[in-house]
Amino acid sequence: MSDVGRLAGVSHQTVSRVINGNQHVRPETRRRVLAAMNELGYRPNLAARALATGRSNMLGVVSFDTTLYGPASMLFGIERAAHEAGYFIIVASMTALDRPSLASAVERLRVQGVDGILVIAPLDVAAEALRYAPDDIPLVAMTGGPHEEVPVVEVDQISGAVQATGHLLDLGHANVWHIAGPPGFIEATRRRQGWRQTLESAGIEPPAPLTGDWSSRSGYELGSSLATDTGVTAVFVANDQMALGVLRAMHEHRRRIPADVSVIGFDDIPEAAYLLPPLTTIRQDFLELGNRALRLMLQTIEAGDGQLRGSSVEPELIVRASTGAAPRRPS
Amino acid sequence: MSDVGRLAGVSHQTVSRVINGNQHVRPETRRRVLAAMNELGYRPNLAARALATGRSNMLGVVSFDTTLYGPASMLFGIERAAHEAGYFIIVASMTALDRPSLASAVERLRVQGVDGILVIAPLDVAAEALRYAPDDIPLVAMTGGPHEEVPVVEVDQISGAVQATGHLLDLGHANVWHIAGPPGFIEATRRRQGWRQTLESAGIEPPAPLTGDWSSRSGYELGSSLATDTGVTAVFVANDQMALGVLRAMHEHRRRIPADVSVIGFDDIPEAAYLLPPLTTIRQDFLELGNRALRLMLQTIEAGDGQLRGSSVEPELIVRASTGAAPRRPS
DNA sequence: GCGCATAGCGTGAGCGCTAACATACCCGCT
DNA sequence: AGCGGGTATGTTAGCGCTCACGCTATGCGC
Repeated sequence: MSDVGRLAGVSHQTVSRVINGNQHVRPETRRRVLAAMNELGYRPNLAARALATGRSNMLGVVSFDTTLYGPASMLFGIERAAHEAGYFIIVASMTALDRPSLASAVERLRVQGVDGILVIAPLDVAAEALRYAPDDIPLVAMTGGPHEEVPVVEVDQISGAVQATGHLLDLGHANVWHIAGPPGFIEATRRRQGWRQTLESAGIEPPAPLTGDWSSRSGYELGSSLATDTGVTAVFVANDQMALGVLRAMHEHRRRIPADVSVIGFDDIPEAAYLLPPLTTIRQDFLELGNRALRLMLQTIEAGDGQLRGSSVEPELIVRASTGAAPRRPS
Repeated sequence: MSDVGRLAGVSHQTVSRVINGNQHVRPETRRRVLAAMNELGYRPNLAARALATGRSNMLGVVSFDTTLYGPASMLFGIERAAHEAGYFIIVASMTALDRPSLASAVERLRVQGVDGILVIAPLDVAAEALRYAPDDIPLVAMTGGPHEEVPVVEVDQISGAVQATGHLLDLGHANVWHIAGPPGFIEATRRRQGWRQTLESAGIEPPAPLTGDWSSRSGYELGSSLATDTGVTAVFVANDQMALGVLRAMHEHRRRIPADVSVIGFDDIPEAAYLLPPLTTIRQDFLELGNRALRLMLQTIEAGDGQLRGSSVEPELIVRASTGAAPRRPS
């Protein structure tokens, strides 16, 4: 930096001013400094700046499996928004789905000196762990239920499940079966809740839900057991991957979709519209979620506004060909 | 740090030695320092260390769309491996698919002080841009064709395409159509090459390939046009998403799979086994790819071994139900 | 003419750490 | 006893930057 200053005939401090867009620099001087920087191929050292200012312009994201469509999309949304705002994203993935793992990921990020941490870990334990989170660093959770300690940005899962179940009921189905996500996942729980409460308020006794693990494979296996029961005419599956497995299972058991049984998924993965048949599902706008989370984070950091509440994004019912009117009762 | 030293009754330097695992510290002293660190809740400042050592223990990853299965998996593989090795990953995504965008992503990472950069950008322009890459920072490309400047870790695309096309030929198909990936993508080009050369060396004149954009939607559209031609009995689709669209298109045109037409994809996405019918495809081990890239990077950094060659991972043919014997010629 | 503000720049200290050297001490050897 | 050579520790000087000042020149009002 002082080399640049020397070449431009100014002090290193003036160079710093130019870099940071300080107003009190003559245009002519600025020009000279810029030229010198260019000539010398000068690149500021952000580590030094971080040391001097105590701020790193880095944001941490802790997540579990970024191979999944949802997390991957959120991460992507965050990264894009961060980039625009001049921040860098550093990822720390959890090695296991438990609390120590979350704590260690957060700790690693703090050591790195991030200015804030976004948590993509839709787990009960994660939400729980966040209660005891350090309060000297801004935290934003993507999903995790509203609680006092940490602002949360999320898609309204209950609403989505209510829409899905209601859609099936509107179609004339007498009951709606449910293939839920694995225990421990907040979203799985919420969707199950939404499904249950919709049935109950319609005066219907909900059948016992089945529990999958989000994978197509588990959807296929669980779907196979549902397919053998001809009483089943409508299934609300907690995500699209599992729904896809259900589609195959039904097909193999000669249960036509949607003539014999209606299937609805959740997420609206890009492939959903091209499955056989095209899958009716609940769309979650993950990118928007990432965006909002980042904006919330930035407000917290820059405005220092500690008391920001999270926000909730409405999911949207996308009707395609996998749901239809209930078959007439073989009375 | 000196606070810790004071509490433990040593100098800050000894604390530093303890942190860095220096051998020349008495066990008793080490114990006291550790206790002091614990009591004070001391957290080292990595920015300061980076400033002092000139190394940041951060690796940059530049990628395009991490929403896609392939890139997401590679990123995940890299992150996991990096974590184990004690490195952090910082992502910079390209805003567009061109050279300036790549250059700016690389530049941003360098400013951040990363120790090395991994490039997940399977584009011609990216590969091209890498030729003029800065040589004062280790670079590893994930796919991009072997060239002298930058070590490359990749899946052998040609081999995959040859396996796919050969599989179809072995099944007795007289010809194999191809739905290729978009122009500019190295992998699209390679797969097209492998397909073409397999046909040619079998003495078959390759039909004009169609060009999609990797999406299910484009697969569906292109598949529809192929479906109307009853001469088409075998299609090699450049990725699974598009193949899935083709499956739907064929179904809608009452072309049975695999009785009337065989379809093979590429990637082996987790859903592939649960499509209708289960998709025959070429598996790419993205996680392994990420792993290898990271190990290569670490060797380059730590051994300072500038002359490391990249490596190539063999893809694997996964035969499922979407391919079968050619229908008898309606002669 | 003076005081006073402000623009435009420079100086010095210090962020928290490590590298290199300096020092104190203990051991075994001649 | 004296000396070399290791081991355990302290001291000092930066790494490249920003922050809090301080200084000078200029403009303006009275």
